[in-house]
Amino acid sequence: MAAAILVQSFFLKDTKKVARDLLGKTLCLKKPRGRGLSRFKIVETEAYLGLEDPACHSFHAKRTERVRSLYLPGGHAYVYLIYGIYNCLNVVTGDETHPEAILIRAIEPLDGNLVEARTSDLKTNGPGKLCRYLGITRAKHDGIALWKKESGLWIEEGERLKASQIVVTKRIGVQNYPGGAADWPLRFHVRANPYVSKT
DNA sequence: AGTGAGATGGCCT
DNA sequence: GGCCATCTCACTA
Repeated sequence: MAAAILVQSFFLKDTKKVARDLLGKTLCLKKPRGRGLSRFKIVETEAYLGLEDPACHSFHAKRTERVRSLYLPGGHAYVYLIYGIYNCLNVVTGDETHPEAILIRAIEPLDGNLVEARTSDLKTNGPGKLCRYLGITRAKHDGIALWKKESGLWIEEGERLKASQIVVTKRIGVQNYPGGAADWPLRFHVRANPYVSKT
């Protein structure tokens, strides 16, 4: 019995709620050639709250070519390049008037990937690392629809977590903007999961 | 085990 | 020219 794919309406709810609810869900990626699927449990997320969030690329409704997909309706991917090298995978939430998103910060390999990952250092415990490991790039994945399997990347129902398994902290790497955005409790992760990024 | 520099695109002043 | 939602490597101690 295959797990149900998340429908687009899942991503249209309150961004903080979606960020928390994504924990335990299964990120699915079609392998490049031939049939086959890589599956990962989402274990760490961060919410970026759009117009009112100085740390968000769409703060004050800023519109540039880079952030175009942030203004798509919820359920699309927003992939951007950081530090000139690393890609970061975000899930857009809200409608077109709410350019908000959730950064996928860490995932846990499932199935066959687990064996592969354990033979060496962790490769999916950070937003830049996991994109490199999955082959996610701005050119290939920015703006794709995550509620359709044709996109090659989608999210399914997964492990149901108890509230006590979820830890909420401030976000990582967010600067000290006026207003205290650096301290907002918008990072969510699975308690004691070894694939959560180092702080 | 902790610190610092380097890589380097896009967007800012 | 300088800052970033990052990561790795090369030092110090």
